[in-house]
Amino acid sequence: MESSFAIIAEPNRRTILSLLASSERSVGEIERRLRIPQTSVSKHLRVLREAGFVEARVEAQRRVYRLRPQPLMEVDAWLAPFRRFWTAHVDALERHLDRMEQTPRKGKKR
Amino acid sequence: MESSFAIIAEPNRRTILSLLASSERSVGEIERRLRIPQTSVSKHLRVLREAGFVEARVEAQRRVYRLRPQPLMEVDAWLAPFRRFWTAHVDALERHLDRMEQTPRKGKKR
DNA sequence: CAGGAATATGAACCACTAGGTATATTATCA
DNA sequence: TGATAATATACCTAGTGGTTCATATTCCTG
Repeated sequence: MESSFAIIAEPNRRTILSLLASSERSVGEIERRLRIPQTSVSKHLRVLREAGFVEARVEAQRRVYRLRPQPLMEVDAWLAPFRRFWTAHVDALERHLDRMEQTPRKGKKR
Repeated sequence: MESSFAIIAEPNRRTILSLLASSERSVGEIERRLRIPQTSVSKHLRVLREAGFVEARVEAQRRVYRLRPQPLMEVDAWLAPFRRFWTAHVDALERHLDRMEQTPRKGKKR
């Protein structure tokens, strides 16, 4: 599980990160939102913590988790070279979709 | 292997995508760069193709692969909300460092 | 048409990891 | 102090995905 990419391959972990993007939350809050067992939440949080995606602050018996920027920044950095590529293609795509729009349905394999 | 995130969790696949970002390539070319067996390359390409990351053009016995933008655009879209977050952090960090800067060690103020 | 190059597919094997269950740890409060 | 709340950890299992080896397919060239 070294890479940041492997970490965010898991859907529940992505949801947790999205939750924390709006504000920090305790384990219990996350559990209620995700509707998965607490032990599962704790395990995902452990993975996220060890990979540097989140950090925890202790508050009585609670642990309040918050986001850390670095790992996602790295993912973003990896994406950078591709952005150049697809902005060039957006025009072509739009033209294509426009054509689909005005041409009734048909099916084909690519 | 539904999600685009799972697809790019694999390091060889990321390398393939990066290769194709600069220009389209045949399977053989990719094989020589990655230095992994041809069957492995073909399988990764299959995964990438079925997930819409790449498409192939047939050229005699060769298949020349090229990038398609959509799946990576979606990944990029998922990242968008987080960017807001970490630029804020960088600012805070910079302000912090600025303060450090103008306050010499041992706490003497101007 | 035979032989070889380029690529794809299939099967067997192995490693890893997410999920579940049970339990441990830590802190609060009555 | 004992009970309870909040969270973490250990262990096991099932499923999945990557690698390797063998083989199939397709196309070119002599």
